[in-house]
Amino acid sequence: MKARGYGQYCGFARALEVIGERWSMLVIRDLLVGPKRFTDLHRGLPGIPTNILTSRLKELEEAGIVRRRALARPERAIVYELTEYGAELEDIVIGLGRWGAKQLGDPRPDEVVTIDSMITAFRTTFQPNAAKGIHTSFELRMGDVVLHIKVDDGRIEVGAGPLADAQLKIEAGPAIKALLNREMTAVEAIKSGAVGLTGNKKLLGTFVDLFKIDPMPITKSDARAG
Amino acid sequence: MKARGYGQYCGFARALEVIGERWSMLVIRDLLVGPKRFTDLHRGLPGIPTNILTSRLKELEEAGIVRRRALARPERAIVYELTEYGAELEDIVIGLGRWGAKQLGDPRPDEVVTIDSMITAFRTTFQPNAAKGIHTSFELRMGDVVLHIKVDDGRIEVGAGPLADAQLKIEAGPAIKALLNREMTAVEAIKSGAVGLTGNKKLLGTFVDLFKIDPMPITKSDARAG
DNA sequence: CTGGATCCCTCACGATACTG
DNA sequence: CAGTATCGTGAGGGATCCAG
Repeated sequence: MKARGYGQYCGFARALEVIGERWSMLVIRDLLVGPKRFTDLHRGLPGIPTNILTSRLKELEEAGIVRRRALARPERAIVYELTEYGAELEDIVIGLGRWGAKQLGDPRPDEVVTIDSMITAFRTTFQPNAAKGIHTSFELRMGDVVLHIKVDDGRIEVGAGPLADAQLKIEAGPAIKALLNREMTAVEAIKSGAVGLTGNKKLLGTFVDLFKIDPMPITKSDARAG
Repeated sequence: MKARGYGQYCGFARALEVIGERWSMLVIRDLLVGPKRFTDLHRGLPGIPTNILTSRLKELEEAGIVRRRALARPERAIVYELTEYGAELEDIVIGLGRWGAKQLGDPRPDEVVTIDSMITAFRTTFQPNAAKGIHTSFELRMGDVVLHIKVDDGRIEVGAGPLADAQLKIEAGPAIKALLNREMTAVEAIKSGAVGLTGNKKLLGTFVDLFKIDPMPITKSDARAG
């Protein structure tokens, strides 16, 4: 259970020793959405072996990042949740997600979309400035992943599951990414049928304004010093 | 050279696939300080095998994070530097370093201090608000690591090497951490001889104000719901 | 059914030596 | 200086099994 160290007395290196192991930060990403049981985590992390998940949870617990809590009687179960210290990683996860989204191409054949990754994605790409004075709500469906978004004057709440009285319900596939990174406009998406809408269709423009994936910066060509 | 994936179509997962491998983020940390040659990187990453460093650099280059550049003639050599996209990780590295520093205990027996990790550490712990209107400069020596800091009204520049006309020169061991996390006051440090000073000794108080490691948050005891 | 523990196999990593 | 080559080890992957 010994975390391999980097041999450096350095806060950054220490951080990597604790959360830099494979899968660790994905566990944290999912726990940032909310407390979860072992099985929920296992479902949300496609391909992680149970022994690895056990190891990671134990390491994170020993490092004071995750707390293991036994639920009360009706449904006696064990949930894992972030400690205060673990929850401080939220900005890091958001920032890394925003950075990584810029290089998102098309989904690879074997890649899936999980509910927690989508919730994180919308928190990540949210543009608070564009939400000033906006009060509305959305429901999104991508395959069998369903989530809802409530916008409340510069703040949002993103959660799992449907929202019956959402002002606009959006059903989309990969087109959702094309909207967020401005490869496709709201009008084009509607005309092409890439997204299906129910409710106040004009709100799709608002939706697009609220979430954005920034473009990859231009890598200046090599300064081939002669 | 295939990076193992996580099987999720998610910006955050994609980020981890590219920079989540062992050693990758430490390479980035050192390159954030400035372009470096292979040998410099190797020296700054104690224990990394050369083939692993080669692999990491190649992966980072293919991902558009690092650029390999051949220097001009006088000293024909190859340097590695961050692309614009790679440099965008600065805030992430700073944030993770700040987070990890909170759990820094005493140095382990085999841990070393490198120049780039120290430069990053001071950038990480810098408190811009405390530097308003301050104009001064420091030189720090910890063992054979020497760096300098110039403070210029809310901004700093941290660099490697000595600074002849620094207003205060500080020589210290692990006491430097005790100062940053407020385990020790400037007065105590001077009286106990934990730090050696040359120059305007009163500036040690200013120095302590400028850099800070925040405390670990209190983990609230289990809410043992009955 | 949840919440893991145990097994085996593979490949990435680590140490060392060597080359253009 | 800037890497390649070789080889051993141990963490990760995958399946199965077990206790409450």
